[in-house]
Amino acid sequence: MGRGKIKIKRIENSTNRQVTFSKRRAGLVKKAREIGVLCETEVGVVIFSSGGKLYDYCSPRTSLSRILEKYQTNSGKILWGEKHKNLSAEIDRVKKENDNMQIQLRHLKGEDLNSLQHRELIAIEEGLQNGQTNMREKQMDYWRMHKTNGKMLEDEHKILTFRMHQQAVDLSGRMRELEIGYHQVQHDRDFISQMPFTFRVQPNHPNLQEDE
Amino acid sequence: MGRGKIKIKRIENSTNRQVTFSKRRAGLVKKAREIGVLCETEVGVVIFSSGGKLYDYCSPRTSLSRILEKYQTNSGKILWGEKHKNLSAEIDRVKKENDNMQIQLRHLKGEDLNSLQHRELIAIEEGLQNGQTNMREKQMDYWRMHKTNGKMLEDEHKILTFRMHQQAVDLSGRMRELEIGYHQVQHDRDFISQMPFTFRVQPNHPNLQEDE
DNA sequence: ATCTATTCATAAAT
DNA sequence: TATTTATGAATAGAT
Repeated sequence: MGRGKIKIKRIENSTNRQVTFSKRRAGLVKKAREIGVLCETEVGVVIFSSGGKLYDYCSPRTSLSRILEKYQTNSGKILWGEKHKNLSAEIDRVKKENDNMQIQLRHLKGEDLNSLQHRELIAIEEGLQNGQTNMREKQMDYWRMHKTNGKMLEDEHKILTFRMHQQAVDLSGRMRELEIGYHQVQHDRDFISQMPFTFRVQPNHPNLQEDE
Repeated sequence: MGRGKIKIKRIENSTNRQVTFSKRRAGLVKKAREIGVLCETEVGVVIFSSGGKLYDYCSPRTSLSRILEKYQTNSGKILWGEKHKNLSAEIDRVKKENDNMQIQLRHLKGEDLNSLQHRELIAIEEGLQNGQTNMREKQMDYWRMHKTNGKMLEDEHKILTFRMHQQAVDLSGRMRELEIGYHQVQHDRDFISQMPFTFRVQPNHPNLQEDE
């Protein structure tokens, strides 16, 4: 259509190309509008000129966003692929991290212990023990500070004495309980590693080692 | 074009409408392809038939995703605003949760304690104490089970004795340290609540209460 | 931008 | 649904 037939291939003459672009772009949009009206369809058209300029059309009473959302739903293609996928992946990753920490926290609080292997229990108790060691040190700092400031509580000695008494009772209680099994002997060499951390020797000084 | 001129308005006859849709859809896509080739442009077309069926075209060597991404960048319109925003928000939320838990964990492990108030320290130590209480109970269960199974370790008694000895040494060490400040007296009634949990009486039995 | 010769698209018929 | 055909529409090249 026009003064002569043309081949459908890139128009080399830049001016002609520009002119043809304008004409055909108008034609394309007109056709899009027509099919939309005649056949009650939603139509969206996006054109980028070689210069990078954007032209678009979409049938009235809707929007490109809506059309494209519908496109995604219908085609199953994921348009916002990379960006969207990355976000989703990160959410999954962070949520997993979250869950793990939640579990760790619950374990440290002494909850949900039933699902654990004995070795895992031991590891967690070691963690608790370390935490408490650090904590006591910190508390000691505070305590010493208060002492240095001349702020010593009147009841302290009584309380401490009572506390120590309780610990002693606690220990001897355990002792009794464990002595019950004292006479039983077995030679599983792996057994010591399964012993609860609670009952294993902890050197107060780094150089004091357990016998080997 | 055609056997007669038509008005651009909805075609009422359903069959005619369907036929026209097919023809014009093909025409539209052909035009889109042509302008793409002739003028070196990227073109994307999306059509939804009234029946909800999807048809689309986009120039070769690219994809609708890419075109639409470019569309978004160029037009400044945010096509997938809501979805994207929601995802980002959720990421932020979950990450915050994550950070909080991380901090809690570090505190329970006895790290980063310097930034804490004394009261917070005490709360954390109570948590540790509770965790350890639960843990010991659990360990005891295992231990009793092993005993019941007749699996008692030969070295157990020696080790326990040593462990208790160590605890005793530990306690008397603290005792000595604290006795230094024994003679100092002050009457701040709030002070007892600031005392490290470590040194406060913990009833072994729920009915055994601290003096009030 | 406008014109116009020509090709193209397609409505209606088959 | 596919093909045909008469006709209106689109547009290439000229102005």
